[in-house]
Amino acid sequence: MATVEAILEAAARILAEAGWAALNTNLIAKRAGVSIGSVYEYFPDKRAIVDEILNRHLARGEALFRESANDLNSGPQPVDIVRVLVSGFVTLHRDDPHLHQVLSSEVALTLEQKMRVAALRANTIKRVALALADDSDNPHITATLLVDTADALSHRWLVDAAGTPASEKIMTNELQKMLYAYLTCEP
Amino acid sequence: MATVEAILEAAARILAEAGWAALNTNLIAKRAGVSIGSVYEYFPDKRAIVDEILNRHLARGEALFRESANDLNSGPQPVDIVRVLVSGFVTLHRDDPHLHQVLSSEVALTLEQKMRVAALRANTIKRVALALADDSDNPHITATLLVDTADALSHRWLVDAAGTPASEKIMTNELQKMLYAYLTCEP
Amino acid sequence: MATVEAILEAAARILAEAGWAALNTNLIAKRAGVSIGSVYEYFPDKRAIVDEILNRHLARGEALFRESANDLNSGPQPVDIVRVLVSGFVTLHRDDPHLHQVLSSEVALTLEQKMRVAALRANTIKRVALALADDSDNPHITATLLVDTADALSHRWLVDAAGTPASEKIMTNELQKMLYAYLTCEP
Amino acid sequence: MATVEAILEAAARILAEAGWAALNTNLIAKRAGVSIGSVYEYFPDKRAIVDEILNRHLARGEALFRESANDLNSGPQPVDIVRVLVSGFVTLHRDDPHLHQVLSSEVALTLEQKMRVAALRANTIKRVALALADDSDNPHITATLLVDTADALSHRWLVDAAGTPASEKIMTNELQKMLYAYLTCEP
DNA sequence: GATGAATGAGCTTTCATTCAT
DNA sequence: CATGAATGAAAGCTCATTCAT
Repeated sequence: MATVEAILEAAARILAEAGWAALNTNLIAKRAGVSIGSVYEYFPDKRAIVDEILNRHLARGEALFRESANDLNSGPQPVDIVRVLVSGFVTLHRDDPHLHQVLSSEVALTLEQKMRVAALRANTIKRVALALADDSDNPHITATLLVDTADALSHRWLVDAAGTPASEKIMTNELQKMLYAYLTCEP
Repeated sequence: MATVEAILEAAARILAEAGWAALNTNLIAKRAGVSIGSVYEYFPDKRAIVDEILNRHLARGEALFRESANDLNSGPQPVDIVRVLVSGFVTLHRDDPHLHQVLSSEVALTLEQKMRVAALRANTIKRVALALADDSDNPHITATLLVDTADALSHRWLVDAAGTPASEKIMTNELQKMLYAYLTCEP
Repeated sequence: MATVEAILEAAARILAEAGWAALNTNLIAKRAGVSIGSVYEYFPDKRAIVDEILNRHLARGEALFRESANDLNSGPQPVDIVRVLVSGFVTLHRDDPHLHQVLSSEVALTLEQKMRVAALRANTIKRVALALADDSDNPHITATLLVDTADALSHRWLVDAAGTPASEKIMTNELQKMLYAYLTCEP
Repeated sequence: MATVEAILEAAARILAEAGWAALNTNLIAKRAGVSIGSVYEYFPDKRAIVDEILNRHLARGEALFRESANDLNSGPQPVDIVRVLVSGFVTLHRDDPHLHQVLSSEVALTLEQKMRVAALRANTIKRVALALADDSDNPHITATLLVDTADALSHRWLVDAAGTPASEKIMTNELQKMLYAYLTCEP
């Protein structure tokens, strides 16, 4: 519904532009162009608005996971695994980075949300471990490194906007090189 | 002074145990065993208390950086660089992980704090790049990968307490293997 | 009309089950199975709904009064007066005691309603005083005692559900004994 | 403390003058001459203010009960019992009748408060039954009638300010006559 | 310095009521 | 007539901060 979307969009914009401390229900209503009463018609309390924003981001990650999982079906080579993984996280973290910077650094997750995040990570690791079966002595540990690194570094460069010394293209290429080296080089 | 330490300790414990939302000045005073008036005797406002906690963590990181920098003086081998880097971040992130989990995921940094964090990261990267001079075509980019990865993964495993599939020892060893492979393997 | 009755019934049930604090127009509409707009089609405001419920209770009391008045026509004996009085109030207070408990202890009456209650009481007292003419030196005062006592005690036992030490039958019989003693005993 | 008393006094005056619907915390603070913050320094919420007012009234009733109980010690005659009972309730109901009219007709009691009221009534009935031992076949039932009637009628005349046909003195005297007749007359 | 009662701006939330459809 | 999304005044409550003692 238009009102719900306006409220979510207003809340997301306030979060992205001014952070969690600036988020209050009266301001959300004003920016959404609706009355405060309408906010509470659709959301039981302030937290529920942020929850819905978080849920949508999580749902996007879950959808992306399902799509990428298909790309790892027919006996993928290490180079494929790395490419799919990095491009998946880059796509995820390209979405509204200002907003997600605030969500990840200022908003305390509920236990349920933490568990959903953990489940998504665990599923991703499990799927990658399966694809790795022939390339690693301990696929689960190897997959954990690959997934956590691809997630954390793409987050840092795209979301935290930590000063990257080169273009996004070069950085992600370098990231792939590192993960590929890890998978393929004999120590 | 004892009062200042008591206030900082109380605030840190509240943050670690109950999060940013539960932190308020009256509670800090009560837990510190001082009056609310005394809190404002030593800190101009609530934010200054958190700032001091953050500053101390940053100062610890800066000191750790200076110590580790010495270990990279006499033409270190890749294996030394990786070891020093990983052990440095592990040491940093082992300190009061509950508190720093909250600081990194719930407390919005001021611009000045963001700049100080960025400066510490930049200095670390610069120092590693220097040590890498002979091992990389583009020492700065390579160092960025090494530093960001060592930081992010040790943070994730020690601070975020994200489910690790193996002991901290095994995980950090694996991390070193990945960074070492990145440094030494021909593609 | 069915809608009006549904609204009144819903409001009465909410009052009886959850009290005045839980009564709100949106809930009334939902429980009545009509839209909030329809509630305002038939009642100018929330108070009018409660007023109608109160009015019906008062009308019932007034009707009961008229019926009982007939029973006191042909020179009634004290025993008849007492019996008619007590049985009248018991009948009145047996009606939906939960609802009337709330109405009498949580709902502020308007001035008009207070006056109507006072008028009903005054009429009842006047009628009883008339019937008492031969049995009392000051029929008006005596009637006031009889009426107020019969009303208050039956209310307390049936409506307030104050712990009664015996069955309703025994208690009301005892009440009649007290009123009869008052009317007939020489001090 | 002065602040607490000012808050209770302000709340009591608002209740007595304007009723429950007009009672709000900002008005209480204003009438008490303190800030809204001070109200919440001493009372956890609005309800607690009213609770304290109710508790004080109940405590007054309990104290009055203890005093009156002494007057019923040495084998009292029916006339003494009736006098003590009526004068006790009259004293209780003379205290701030406007306030207590609102408390009894507009404020929903909590379960705990209802139980405390019930306990006071039960104790009073028990004490009167004891004093009646020789004057009644069923002292408990007789005492219930006496206590409930003395309470209800004095409440009605003094608190509800229901139009009384004669002076308070005459009415209470008449009430004593009724109770005495009930105790002493053979049917 | 130390104290803690007092302050009040500002936030969340409720719910009686309206009115375009 | 019926609907129900939308309204917004008004209330409860929090907590960073002050200042007289």
